[in-house]
Amino acid sequence: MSNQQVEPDAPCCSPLVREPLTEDWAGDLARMFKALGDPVRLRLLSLVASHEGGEACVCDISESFDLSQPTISHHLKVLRSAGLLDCQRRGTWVYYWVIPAALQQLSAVLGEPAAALAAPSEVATA
Amino acid sequence: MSNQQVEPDAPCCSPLVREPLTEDWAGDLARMFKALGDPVRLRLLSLVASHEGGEACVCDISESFDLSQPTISHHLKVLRSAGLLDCQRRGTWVYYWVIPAALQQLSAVLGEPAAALAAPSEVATA
DNA sequence: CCGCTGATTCGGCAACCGTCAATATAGACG
DNA sequence: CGTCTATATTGACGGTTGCCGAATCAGCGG
Repeated sequence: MSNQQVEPDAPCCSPLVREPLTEDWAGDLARMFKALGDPVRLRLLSLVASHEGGEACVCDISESFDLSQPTISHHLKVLRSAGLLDCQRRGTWVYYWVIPAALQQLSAVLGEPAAALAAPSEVATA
Repeated sequence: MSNQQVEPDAPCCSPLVREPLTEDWAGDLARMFKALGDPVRLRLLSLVASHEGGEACVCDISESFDLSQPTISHHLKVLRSAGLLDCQRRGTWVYYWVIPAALQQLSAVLGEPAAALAAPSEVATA
């Protein structure tokens, strides 16, 4: 808790600890957080994100779960609808990757203290 | 900043983009994200966090919503059960405040890419 | 063309969630 | 004590979610 009085450099990601969220924005953010509010989806996202090359096909990651393949597909769709993932079909397989800006936005909303502490100067522009 | 109570063997904020989350940790995080996955709770948290003094009593923030008082109370309980809020009774009123370490932990899990990009030296990896 | 494999969509079911009205508890004040 | 205010708990109801099996779609190769 040292020097947090950094000037409001980014209205786009004003952290929720500084001022109340507007209803619209809260709804927007909640949709993303809700997508993360499931252990399967969280692991799914992590598996995709940490996969070599930053992307993974369904057949690869679905082996890590004890769930039916339609269920995995459903969760991927939820993550994609929330704007956290994107995908592309290449031949027989469909590859998924994370959208870094989305995670970063959520992180910024939550983590002004940490973000300001670690990187007060600049944030990677999305 | 006090240390965060994460798993002892885990690197303090191993981001989900670097390696797959363990099932246990994913479940833990998912419970917190799920609590944030509702616009009312998100605004509630933001209102409490941004309130003067970092704490607020229910009667104060409940005016911002068009919901019944039991519903507000329920949402506050969810946030508290998730470890995002804590509360204390003072006389007739109950005051709530956020637990910064919790928000910071979530932020760190999501946002390492940005932090690492901006300040790689801070992670002590050299 | 047909079959094969990978992935999504559909239909249904049990469990969960958000909401409210009613009720209960905790403290303040007479 | 009784009552009043502030907050929490309970019970119920409709909507949503997570899961699966079955059906369907999209490419690949014979």
